[in-house]
Amino acid sequence: MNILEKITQQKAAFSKSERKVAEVILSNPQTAIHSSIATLAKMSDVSEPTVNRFCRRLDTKGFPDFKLHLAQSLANGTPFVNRHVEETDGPEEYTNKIFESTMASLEVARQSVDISVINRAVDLLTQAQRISFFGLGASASVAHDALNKFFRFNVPVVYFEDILMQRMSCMNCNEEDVVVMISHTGRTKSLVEIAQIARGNDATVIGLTSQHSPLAKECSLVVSLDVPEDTDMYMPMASRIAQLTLIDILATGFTLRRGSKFRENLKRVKETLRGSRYEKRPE
Amino acid sequence: MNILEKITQQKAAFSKSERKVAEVILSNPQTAIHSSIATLAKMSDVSEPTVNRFCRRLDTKGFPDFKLHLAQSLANGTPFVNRHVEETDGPEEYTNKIFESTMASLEVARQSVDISVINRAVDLLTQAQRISFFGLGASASVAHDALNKFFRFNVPVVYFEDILMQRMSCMNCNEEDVVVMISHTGRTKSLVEIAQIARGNDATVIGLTSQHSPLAKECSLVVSLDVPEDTDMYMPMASRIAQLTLIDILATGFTLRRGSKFRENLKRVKETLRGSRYEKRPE
DNA sequence: GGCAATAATGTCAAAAAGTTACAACAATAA
DNA sequence: TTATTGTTGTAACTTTTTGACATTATTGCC
Repeated sequence: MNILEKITQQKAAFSKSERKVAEVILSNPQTAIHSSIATLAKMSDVSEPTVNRFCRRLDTKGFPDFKLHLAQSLANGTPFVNRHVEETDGPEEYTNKIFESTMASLEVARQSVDISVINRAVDLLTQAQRISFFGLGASASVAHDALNKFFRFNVPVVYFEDILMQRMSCMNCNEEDVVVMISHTGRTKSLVEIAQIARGNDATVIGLTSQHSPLAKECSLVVSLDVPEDTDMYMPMASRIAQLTLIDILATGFTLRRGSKFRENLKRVKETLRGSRYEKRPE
Repeated sequence: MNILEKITQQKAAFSKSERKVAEVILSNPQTAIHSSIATLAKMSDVSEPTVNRFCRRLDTKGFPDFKLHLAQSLANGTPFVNRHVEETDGPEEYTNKIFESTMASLEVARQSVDISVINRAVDLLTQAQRISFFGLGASASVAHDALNKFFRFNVPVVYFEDILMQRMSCMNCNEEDVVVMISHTGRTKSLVEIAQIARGNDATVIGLTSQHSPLAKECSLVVSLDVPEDTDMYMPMASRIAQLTLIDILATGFTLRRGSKFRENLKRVKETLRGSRYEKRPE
């Protein structure tokens, strides 16, 4: 996490002297990274070991390591401005905040993915006789997008938005089916039920959901993404973008696994699409 | 300037030993920032002062200062690694490449958006009596997502995937309608036709598409996004993520414009959703 | 090819920076 | 009040970095 935000957050928990250090750093982080521990101690009017203890309290290895973290925070443009949109924000502010928080969430998501799980998911998908994508609400559009991607691969692929259709589809599953369930919270009741039905019919259920959720418990494999977003409170934004990126990754893994002959296929699909478009003008 | 790029650029001008240092750093910058000058010297098989001289040659004050610069470069993603997935990439490589290129594209998109156009689009959307979202292929799922978002706002909102339905819907447009057309290339024939029909019926047409495209010419307002992606060749990935981010931005602008009483509404929608979910377990 | 001039690199030691151990002090609870 | 715990500073110590100088390689010229 951004260390400047961390300092702000933990400020209350600091001791008197440590808070002095915090204030000096927050008020002028650029100076801080170019100072030695002695200089910074003098500026904060505390002793050098106090500065060192301050650094360790923030889970860094020591002062030099702290400076590194600080430098990284400062590198990301306006790192420490809070990324939540405020009521008083104008178009410029909210546009930038949304872009920034989306990128930041993707970075968090990237660090949280388990590569071996991705690999396993690609395994399962390549072996499937039929792939189904199900999601509700905001995740429905993610499932929709997945359909669009996998459809090009010439695999039988299915997507329903309607709960009953999803249900019926799962009733007819067998062990050669792979069902991908998409839900950020993993607490959508009807999806959990559908997962149970699918599992009951020996289908493989892959969950794009949060770990330890009710839905995750019903899945054969859980591809989890940590995205710091509370969709109970806010509209899903970053969470579904992370999910889409994951779909891209699975689709990419799929095409790579299928080998080069398979990719010829994709090219044909592309060629066919061309007819529906106006020619690209030379640029 | 990014110090990693700088190293790559100046590599030729370095002496033999300095080049050794450069190579070690480039091949593993993350390790480099956490090493002391002694460790790095040993890894590069040169003496410590050589490493120091190397740092100064890059216009830094010394080794610690160099590490600071390096840390800052690394904080901005890893901009300089090649982002295209190769046939030989394993799961680790393609996962990281896709995350990175998605983030990089968002950054490019951010710099390309015109805030005043965003603001104007929000204007139009807030004044609309009815909003329609249309897209085909990969953009259909973006339109689908937009429906999901705007639906919560208690505005009449419409979305069709079927060309004929889109067409019929546009036939019944009037001057109080806002039609949002989503297409990365802006060269999808049927969308262009539909835009013409909508304009013919005095509806306002907002295009989420690329500038100077055939579709853009038919729009009342074009919200353009520069995303470096050739969807004629590859599957749409970053382009639709940028589009989704734009939808988030428009939706956010919309809620902010509508004022606080309106946001009460959103809260109610959220409350209602709660019933369809399992309780959040205390963490 | 051999010799000088210059640049590159390493050795060693001094200096700077950072860290640890410990003692003094302050706050808090018994 | 006294014991206990937590906070802070002093001083010794360690690590890291840098500077001075010697040595070795490289280049250009005769």
